[in-house]
Amino acid sequence: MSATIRDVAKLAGVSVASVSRVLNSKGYISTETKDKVEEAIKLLKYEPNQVARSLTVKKTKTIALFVPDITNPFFSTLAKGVEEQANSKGFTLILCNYDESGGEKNSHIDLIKQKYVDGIIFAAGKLNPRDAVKIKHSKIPLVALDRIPDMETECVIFVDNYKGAKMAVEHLLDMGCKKIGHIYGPQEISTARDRLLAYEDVMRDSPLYSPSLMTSGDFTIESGIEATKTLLERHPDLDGIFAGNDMMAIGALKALHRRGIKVPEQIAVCGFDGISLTEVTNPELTTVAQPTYEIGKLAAESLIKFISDLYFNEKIIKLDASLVIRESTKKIGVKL
Amino acid sequence: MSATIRDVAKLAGVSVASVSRVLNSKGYISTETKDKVEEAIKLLKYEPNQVARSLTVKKTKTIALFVPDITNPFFSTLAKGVEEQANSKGFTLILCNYDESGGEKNSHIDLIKQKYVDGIIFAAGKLNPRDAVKIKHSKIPLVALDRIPDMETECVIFVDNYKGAKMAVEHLLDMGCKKIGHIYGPQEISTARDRLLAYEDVMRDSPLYSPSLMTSGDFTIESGIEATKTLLERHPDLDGIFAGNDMMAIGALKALHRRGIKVPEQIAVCGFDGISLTEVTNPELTTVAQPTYEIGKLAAESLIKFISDLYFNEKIIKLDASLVIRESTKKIGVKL
DNA sequence: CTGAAAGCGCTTACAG
DNA sequence: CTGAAAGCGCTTACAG
Repeated sequence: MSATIRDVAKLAGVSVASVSRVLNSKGYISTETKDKVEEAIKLLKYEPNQVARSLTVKKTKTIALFVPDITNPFFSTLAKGVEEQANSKGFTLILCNYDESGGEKNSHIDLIKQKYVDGIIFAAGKLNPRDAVKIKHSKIPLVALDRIPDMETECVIFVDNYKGAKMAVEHLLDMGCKKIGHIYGPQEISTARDRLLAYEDVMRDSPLYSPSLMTSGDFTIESGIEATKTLLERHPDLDGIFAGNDMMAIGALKALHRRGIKVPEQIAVCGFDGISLTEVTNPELTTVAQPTYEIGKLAAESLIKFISDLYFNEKIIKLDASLVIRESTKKIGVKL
Repeated sequence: MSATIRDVAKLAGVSVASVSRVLNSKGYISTETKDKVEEAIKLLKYEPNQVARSLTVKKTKTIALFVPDITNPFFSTLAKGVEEQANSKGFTLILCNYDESGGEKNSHIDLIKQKYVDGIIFAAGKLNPRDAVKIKHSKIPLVALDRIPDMETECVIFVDNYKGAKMAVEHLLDMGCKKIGHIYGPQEISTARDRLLAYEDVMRDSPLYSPSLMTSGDFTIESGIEATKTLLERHPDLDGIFAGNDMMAIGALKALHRRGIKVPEQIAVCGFDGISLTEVTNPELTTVAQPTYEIGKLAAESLIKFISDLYFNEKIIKLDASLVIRESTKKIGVKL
């Protein structure tokens, strides 16, 4: 079919070793034979076969990204950052929608191990123990977004969720909210835990505080709607909601609107993540914004650096989230 | 490092050929040696090396998905469908964010060809001519979402965009709209063309029709906002907007809200795609819904069928879109 | 600076 | 039903 390295060697009148040398610009080579080889390559439109190459070098120029739900804008934005960075370095991206619920699935880890994937970016939050063992055993380099328990990683990229959440809750208090509910995400996920923790730490000493002000969601819009209903039943006098992510905050907005409750006049709402949708809701949503696209780029960059160059060891990269104040928390009569 | 097929053969006391036979359940094998091999596999925790296998069979159990923007919920939903179906068949998914604008990039096609990717699902709308030639030359099986000009595909999955758009515009007329604007997507993309065409065909004979009722967007929220502003400047008496997709319709909602224009009372708005966000906007958005997740599954299923079994040839699969009527078009006093 | 040869870990005719 | 051997298309010591 297409030309192989032998064809090139034959046409150029050199050995395959020499062709390989110019292909990889590695080892000594005279400019003369280099020229001959390059011409032959052009003539034959030769393209090296990555699979053959991979078999001997055990690298594939491929990385895998694990997300819990590509449908959540936070993760699709992240994926875009990862993909574009990877592509610019000549890498290819395998997308793994790592959703541990139901369905007869093949283990992504198994599929990936057998394919010599060079590295993994893990952004799925929770990792089941069986897969954790497999990854550890496989020695595949891993960059994690937020810490993974019991897991050694080459690098973790880390946004201070505690600090971000604290800013959010304090902001709600500043705006005059007295009774603030929290919709928290799955507690196996460290970011969800940190956000909850910050909420509790800020609110604990507040006069109207009660544990029943916290209720669970699963980071989807739908769960935000349900959680908000629950919160309203428990506390008809609620005047603020801090949602564990933007999708649930959007759900809260929806639920409140359905009941005719005005945001922010009656209840102020704040999200977390900073997905672009928060700019188009009505009212626009106050949120703790993460530099999501940049995180994706950075994760890919770090992983690729590590893969190509073992000297790299920036173990922990910490980024800041920032509070973006919009209509959904601007209570009338309160001055900032 | 990990066990190879030779290790298994040695331990089982058979040849590698026999091991290969049980691995692939192909060719004759006695139950006796089969048992021995299987035990050896278990003992050694042997996992076949896909890369080595790929080198000889020229297949990798990998497919690639091309989307123009993974950040658009339509495409992330599609991607989820593709990924889950692929995974369930033991395939792995390469994500290609095929955005032809700027940046120094590597050609996704080149990267993929060299890796023996088994097939492509093309959902990026437009394909640049150079890449089209490469794909054609590479003979990689291709499933397209909507037709690609000058391209032979194994299968095209096709939603009747013309019909869907026609339903949308007629619905707006039924609701009493007289002056309906259209925000159209990039005209290199066939779906955007079909939707525009339907709009024109329905509106052309309408008394208030004018070509200036059509204005362009690029399928993003931001462009929907801008286009709506343009439309309002040209036609202050506008009473309906049909947007070429949901993201632009969400932008329209936003722009109208900013100007204090009531939807649907003053202007009715209808989108296209049926992304889940249309259920949570305020007002909820009327849209022409495509079975997006299912399209993804179907595309992956068809491609994999084709890859594994050359008899498959369902060239064209046509699906229907359905009008989902919600608040954004329910003008007061109009009965359905 | 260059080439012959072994090897990466499989599959696949071909004999038997 | 089974095994020896060639081959997939590269890279990499090793000699020279």
